Amino acid sequence: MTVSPVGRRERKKAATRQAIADAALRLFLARGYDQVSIRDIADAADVSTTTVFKHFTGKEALVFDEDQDREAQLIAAVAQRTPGQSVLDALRRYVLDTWIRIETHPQRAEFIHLVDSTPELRAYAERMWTRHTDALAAAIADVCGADRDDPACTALARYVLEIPALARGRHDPRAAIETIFDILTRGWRPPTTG
Amino acid sequence: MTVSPVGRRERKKAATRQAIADAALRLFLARGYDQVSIRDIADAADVSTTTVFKHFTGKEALVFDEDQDREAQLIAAVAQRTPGQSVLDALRRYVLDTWIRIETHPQRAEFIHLVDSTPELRAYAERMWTRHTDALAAAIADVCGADRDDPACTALARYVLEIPALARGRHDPRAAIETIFDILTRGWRPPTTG
DNA sequence: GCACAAAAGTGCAATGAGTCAACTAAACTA
DNA sequence: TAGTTTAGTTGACTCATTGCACTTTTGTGC
Repeated sequence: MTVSPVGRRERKKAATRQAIADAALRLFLARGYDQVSIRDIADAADVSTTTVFKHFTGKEALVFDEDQDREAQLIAAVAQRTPGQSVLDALRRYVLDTWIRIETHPQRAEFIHLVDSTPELRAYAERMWTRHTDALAAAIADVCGADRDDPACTALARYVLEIPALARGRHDPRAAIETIFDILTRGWRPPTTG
Repeated sequence: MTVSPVGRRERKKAATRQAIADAALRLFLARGYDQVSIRDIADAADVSTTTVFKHFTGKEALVFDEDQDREAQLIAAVAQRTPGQSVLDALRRYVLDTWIRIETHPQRAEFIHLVDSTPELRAYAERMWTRHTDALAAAIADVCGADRDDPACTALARYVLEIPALARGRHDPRAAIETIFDILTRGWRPPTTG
């Protein structure tokens, strides 16, 4: 007989996880990623170091706690696009609407600086995206009736997932994203300098 | 008065480095990357573990010893392309002529298998390429008279450097590369299934 | 309410990568 | 030959990460 939709156990587990993630982010932002050890985080969250690894796969994962189900969203953006809309336009819309909104949120500024200034985290963040290459490629291929490992679909998937890394840190990320989607839509040509 | 173009000291240093790299590759191929410790390699090369780290920045770097001056080659391919040839065609030619030849060399088969079957090494190999994004982007921008951080040039550079990762492990890498360059040249379109 | 299984968390020891500082010895320089 | 680099050594150290045996808490069936 559970008091709430989820049992106390699961709530406590989630609370512990959250406490660890919060402590980690707080310490990372205060001191910098490299100056904080797992031990520090465990102490701050009042758990043992082994508990930290029961909740997170590694040190980098502590930084990217929230980002879940991106893969599902991406695939939905392709599969459930409005009729008549091209795959590329659907992806363009998704990236501009979802992605930009998150990354340019002023409260994220210091978080983004943390990631940008730590090579280890930058690499991890990129892998977080590109890890979904095959899934997104399969979704695109399904929509086109192509093989699930069709090279063109795989390339497009990878190139779209690469966009966050390419737009990061630009003064006008929105314009950069539009430019990149124009390349993917019409091909690359030397930028007009005038 | 040196007996040879370089002094004995430098030759010995190079020999030690080579001995370490050789021992590492031999052990990695024999037992697998994870089953070999730095200690094992140091012992096999008859040096101390600290000496290994004086020559190589980390464990992954032991695998990719040779690959140097790729950056210079890439930039040369763009800057010194035959007159009238577009930047994209020059890159296409370079990728097809140089990379393919290296990557499909039969003697490289077991090496490639080692890299492919070790996530850590796959990630490292990708970063080896994308690390040159800014340099290649600058070269492209120079040729076009654009800003060195022009988004379109940066995107093209990154997308070209991503090609090895996209073509890796395909039955027909050459066709995949052509397909990808077609995307970059003319834009992406749903692959024809017929 | 009680006994028992499952899961959360702890403590501890171990491995393995990578760093650091003080030292030795070979190799260059004058 | 004396003095200076510099490659390499030694050993101790930090830190992430894993495995194992153990305790505590929670959920479950009775």
